[in-house]
Amino acid sequence: MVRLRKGEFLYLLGDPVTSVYAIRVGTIKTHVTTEDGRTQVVAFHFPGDMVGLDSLVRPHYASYATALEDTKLCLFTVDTPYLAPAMPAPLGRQLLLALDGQLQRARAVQTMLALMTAEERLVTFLLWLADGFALRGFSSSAFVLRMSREEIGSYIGLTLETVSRQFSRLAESGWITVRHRTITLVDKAALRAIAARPMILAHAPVPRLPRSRGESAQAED
Amino acid sequence: MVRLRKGEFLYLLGDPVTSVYAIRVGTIKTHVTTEDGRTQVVAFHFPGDMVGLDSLVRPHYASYATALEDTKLCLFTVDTPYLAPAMPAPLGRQLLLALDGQLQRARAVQTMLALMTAEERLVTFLLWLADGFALRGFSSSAFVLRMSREEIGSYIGLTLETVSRQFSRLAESGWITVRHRTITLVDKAALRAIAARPMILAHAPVPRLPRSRGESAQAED
DNA sequence: CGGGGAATTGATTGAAATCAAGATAGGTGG
DNA sequence: CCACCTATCTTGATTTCAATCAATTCCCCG
Repeated sequence: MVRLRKGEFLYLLGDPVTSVYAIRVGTIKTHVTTEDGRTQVVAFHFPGDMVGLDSLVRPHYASYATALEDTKLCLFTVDTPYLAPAMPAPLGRQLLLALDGQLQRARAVQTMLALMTAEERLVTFLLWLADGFALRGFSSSAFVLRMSREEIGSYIGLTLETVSRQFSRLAESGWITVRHRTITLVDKAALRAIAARPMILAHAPVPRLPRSRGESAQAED
Repeated sequence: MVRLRKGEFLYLLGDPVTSVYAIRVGTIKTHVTTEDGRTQVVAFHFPGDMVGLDSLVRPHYASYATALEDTKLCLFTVDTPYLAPAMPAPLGRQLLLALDGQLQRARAVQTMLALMTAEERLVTFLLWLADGFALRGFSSSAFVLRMSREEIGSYIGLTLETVSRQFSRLAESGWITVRHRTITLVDKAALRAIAARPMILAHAPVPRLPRSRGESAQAED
């Protein structure tokens, strides 16, 4: 069991990987830093999430992990130095699933950053949070942000001022209410409409495109 | 063995996952489409790369895969419907490694999109390509792009016009030469300086930050 | 209750998107 | 084999969205 206070590091980039963690209570951000001192939040992790998985197959952590609030974690020691030859199959499967989940999320962020406006990004972020809270049995329409405007901005590729402005505009439009870090999603339907860009996560409705199919080429010539 | 001609699909988003592929010759892009018709290139895949891995633990493909040129692939049929209970351990480890590689790359793209200017993004992209060619034993300083300006732009979050302009500016500066899709990296040192933002990939030099460490908090209170 | 980091809001700048022509090349059919 | 034709790419003019610079204001914490 590991306890961290707000602002403390769970691990540093470059540290030898000794364990993975599961969050019991609290919130963790994983982040990297550029030479010129700017920070990029790579992911936020909430209770139930695993932290450090993305570094499990490598000798050194690929990011920093910092507590956004007082946090308790379960520690899983990795005895086999960075996941040596064998591994129990069921565990392997769980690992695979978790890793896949992180990949899908990273790709969703990738599309968000490449295609969306500031407003769409913030709305998407809020809906992701809401979905996460819903999964954990909390209210998905009223919650308290554990991260600062700056950290949100870092995650979704905006400055803190732009994040703040977008919050204000969404509130003016009546879609949400904002009081500091306390957020209420008033009209989730409207929000979903704003962010209506199919995320790759979806088991999507297979929009068939005009071009020819690969499957048909499978037969040898 | 699967053969695809330029523009043909290997699989579509939403298709049931039946196999994964290894590229023998050619290039594949995986991509998603937004409701308003815009396309986002998620990844480029070159000879030796696996395609479809990111969908292996799910029942349906999470993206489209399209050949950028005539392409041959080895097919690995997934008999166990989407990776059921068990799996030979060594294979599992390979899978884990490959998946981890994709995650690291996705995160690198994520930071690129969030923090970099147009010029830095294009240079970073070119250096990634160069590194990839070097790994495969090809020239890392002169190569032919298999993808259009539009596809590059989609991948790195820019319009095709901006990509074109940045190519021109880099050429004017003398760092590269451009003739259509034939690119020469003239001054790789200068290019690396431009793109000098530590990617999370690196086994980085562990810059210790001021705050307290988590490790010390590991002891129970 | 006071101090200080966090957030809001405003004014201005700037980088990339968008709109709009042309130029180049590669593929195709005569 | 050549010439057209259409994709792709380049370049230019203008607009726009978000970044930057700059004060206040608001709470949260001590």
